[in-house]
Parts: sequence; structure tokens; C-alpha cells
Amino acid sequence: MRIAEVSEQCELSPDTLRYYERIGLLPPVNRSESGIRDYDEIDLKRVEFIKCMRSAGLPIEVLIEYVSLVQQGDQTSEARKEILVEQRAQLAARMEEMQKTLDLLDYKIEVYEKALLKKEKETIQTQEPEVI
Amino acid sequence: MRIAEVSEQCELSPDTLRYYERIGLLPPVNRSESGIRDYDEIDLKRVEFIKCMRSAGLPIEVLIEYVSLVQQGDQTSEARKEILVEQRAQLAARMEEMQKTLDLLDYKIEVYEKALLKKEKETIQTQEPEVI
DNA sequence: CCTTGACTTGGAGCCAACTCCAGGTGTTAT
DNA sequence: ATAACACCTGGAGTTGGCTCCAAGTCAAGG
Repeated sequence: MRIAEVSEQCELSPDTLRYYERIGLLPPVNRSESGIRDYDEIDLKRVEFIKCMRSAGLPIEVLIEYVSLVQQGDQTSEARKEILVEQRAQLAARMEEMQKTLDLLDYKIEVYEKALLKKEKETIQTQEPEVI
Repeated sequence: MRIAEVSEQCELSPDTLRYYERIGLLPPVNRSESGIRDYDEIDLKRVEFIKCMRSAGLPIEVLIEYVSLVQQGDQTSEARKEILVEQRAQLAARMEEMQKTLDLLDYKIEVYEKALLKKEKETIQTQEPEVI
């Protein structure tokens, strides 16, 4: 599968895919004789994994470390698990922060709605004498 | 209240506080005769609000727009509410993305835990090689 | 054979959001 | 009175994460 197709399917630009490979976030993808990337199913799974992690804000550096450990084989499982546990904790913390913000936004929106309703009524009241 | 104290209390660097004011995210803070910032309670509330919004990833540009509408007074309530509603929606969407990632992380951690337990007990690993 | 279009590379450029710095002024404690 | 320190400003630098570009290669269609 060529880069354009992967790009479309995974919704990441070709530039981003090449960038990820360049920095070691994706292990080198197989090439055709003329040097064109040919992504296989395994590559696709990696891309999807990275996309998912990145979409939640996990730093590229951490993911590079994780990927590099995966490449080093089975004896790194413990270290890899620790990375995931740590990142999971940080993600959960960020989500809690965001939940607080969400609650505050909901509260403020409600306040605005009430204020706007009130304004509407008042406008009608002050308009009535004019209209009639 | 001077900038150092606000910085400590709100956990934002003095540089960041000055930066926020410079770009119009905070309305100008009152100064002492010698030009030193003297934050009052209202300023503190604004800082806390901005900090909360920023911690959830709301863009500075949007917050500047919101703050500027607040400065313009009551007739901008509708527009302000719309900004909050839009940002609330985007925030909720980001949180959903993050929840998916959290679930995936939990799944992977579980897999690692099982694999590590198995390894511990058996000392022989016939584990299928992982892709990522 | 020539053009078109997808791909390649290394490197530069860009954006958001800070963060740091130099050079200066003001304040406080000894 | 002088050292030490907090503050000021405008502007430059940094970081993370892409994104764009020029110049070149290659395969296929007319």
C-alpha cells in the first residue's frame, strides 16, 4: 500500500507519515525496488496505534521510546508496561482537569441562558408600551 | 497583590502572567506609582478562569475574543455564549477521543500484565511477537 | 519520446504558547 | 549608602509537532 492510500485511510498527511518514520516513531517501512514506500498490515496497525496515542496528546518522545522498546524484543515488556501505566495516569489526570473545565463551561452557559431569557422578557415588557 | 504572589498562588509564571496581559488575554492590571502591577480580586478571578480554560486546551485566540467581548459589555452576551457553547462541544469531542485512548491503554496494560505473570510462572515464553 | 503525476530527500519554515534575556528602575534591609 | 533583590520592558529564543518546498527519480499513458 502506497503512502497516498495510507494517508487517506488513516487521515494523516503523507508528510506526517514520512516525518513519523524519519524520527523513529514508525520503524522503517519496506520499499519497492525504486524506493517507494509499501506499507503492509503491520505498518497500518502501528500507524493507527500512534494516531490514537497522539490524538490523546501523548508526547512523541515517549512514543518513540515505547516503539524502540518494542523493537528491542520481549525482554523490554516490563519497561514498556511502565511507560503505558505512567502515560495512562497522566492522561486520566488531564481528563479530570478537562472535566472540571467542562463543568465550568456548562455552568457559565446556563448562566448566560438565564440572563438572555430574562433580557428577552424585559425587552418585551419595555417594548409593549411602545408598540401599543 | 504583586506578580510573584499571584504567580505562586495561581501556579503560572510571572512571565506567563505578563504575557497574557500583553496579548490582551488579561485586561490591563492596575499599577503602583512606580509601575508595579497590583492584582486585585477581580484580576485573580480572571487569571483563574483563564488558567482553567487553558488547562483544558482552549486556544488563546478564542479566549482573547471572549475576554474582549466581556469588556464590551452586556450586549455581547449572546456572542459570548456562542463561543462557550462551541468550545464546550470541541472539549467534549476531545474528551471522547481521549477516553478511547484510555480504554486502549487499559487493554494493553492488562495484556502486558498477563504476559508478565505468565512469563514469571513459566520461565518459558512462547509469546507471539507483538507488532506494537 | 515526452509529459504527467506520484513518489523521494534534506532542509527550511511555521504556529502556538510560552520562556528567557539584557538593560533598566524601584524598594528594602543592613 | 550600598548591596541585594523584585520588578519593569521590548524583543529574541525555544519547544513540539508538524508542513512546505525544491530538486530529483521513476512508471505509465498518449
